[in-house]
Amino acid sequence: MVLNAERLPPMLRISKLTDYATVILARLAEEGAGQHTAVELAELTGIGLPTASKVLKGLQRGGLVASTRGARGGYTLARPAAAISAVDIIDAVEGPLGLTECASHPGQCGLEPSCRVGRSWQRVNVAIRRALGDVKLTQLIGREANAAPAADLAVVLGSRPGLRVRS
Amino acid sequence: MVLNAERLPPMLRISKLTDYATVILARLAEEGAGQHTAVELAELTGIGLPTASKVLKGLQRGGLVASTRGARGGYTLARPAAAISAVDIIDAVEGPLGLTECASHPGQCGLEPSCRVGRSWQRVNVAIRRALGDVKLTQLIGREANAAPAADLAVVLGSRPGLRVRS
DNA sequence: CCTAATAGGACTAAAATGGTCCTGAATGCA
DNA sequence: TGCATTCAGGACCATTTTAGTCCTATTAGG
Ligand code: FES
Ligand code: FES
Repeated sequence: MVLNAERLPPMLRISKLTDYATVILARLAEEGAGQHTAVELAELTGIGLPTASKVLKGLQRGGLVASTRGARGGYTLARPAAAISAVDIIDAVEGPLGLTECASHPGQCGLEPSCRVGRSWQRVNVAIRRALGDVKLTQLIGREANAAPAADLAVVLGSRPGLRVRS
Repeated sequence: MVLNAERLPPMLRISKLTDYATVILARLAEEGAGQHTAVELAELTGIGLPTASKVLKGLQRGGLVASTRGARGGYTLARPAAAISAVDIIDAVEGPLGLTECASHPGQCGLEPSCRVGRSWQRVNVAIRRALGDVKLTQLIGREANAAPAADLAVVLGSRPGLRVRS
């Protein structure tokens, strides 16, 4: 599909940084864990300080952690762990990861008329994001075996007009 | 989590090559489309010949297309389009993409005892793969608005012993 | 044999990733 | 006020991946 799309962010990706972020968030989510400095978090998690710091910055831009600067500053969860989802984490750390490459800027791909494949992958991606949005930090950490409904990929894919995906 | 894992394949990834593969498979899946040479497919899809060729090779290694060589050779779908799933395509093109990095070779990550986060991401990944396995080529192409059940991420995540995911 | 076609892999250029570091700005405290 | 602490924001670099090209077998027809 791509062929001549300009530089666009890749699709769904879960990489090391996201991993780190989850570990750090896990620490912050621990009971009674108030404020922690980047240094503390780095030591607690075993992640290198500069890297931990970078991750933390991403998380703060993404609005997942709140920060106080200056002496006695540090980081806290911006919202309760149950209100932080897997997509939130991924988006915060890896940037607003795009959909299919030629789908973001329609009209760029020369094959667009003859092919509906790109659109399909995009739907898949959206479905995955939706499902990932139902996975909360509490679940990633281990507590709370709650079960929220996830999007059904196949259904989303086969969506004819009128067929709705249950939210 | 990673910290000192040796070079392992990344997690779930859907990139350009996969895109190309889908377009090519779509052509091969067209009614009455028997054998096509790499050159034909390249022209039909607008993908560069060398690249198309590379993709085709991957698909053949993955067992998604059957090839005949020599004069009058070419490629065909190895199985009906309805029996080819999205994971099949991804795996074939991008190699057997791994799970979480530190989960593949257990014991490598120093944080393993204190953290169960990695395991969670792994479950997420497995769930996504499962869901992707229910998405068939026919659906990616556009026909067949069939709906097979997809795995429920949140349920998989919260799996305590005894809680089963509906297949 | 000679040609058409795939198989396999070496190789390259470009981009993303992971990681480090520096400079600046806020906050609290003596 | 001055100073130490701690985050914000980037610039920057090394390494790995990716996408893409090309070259050399190998296989099959005619
Ligand atoms: S090739 Fe870009 S839309 Fe299908
Ligand atoms: S850090 Fe490797 S298992 Fe959690």
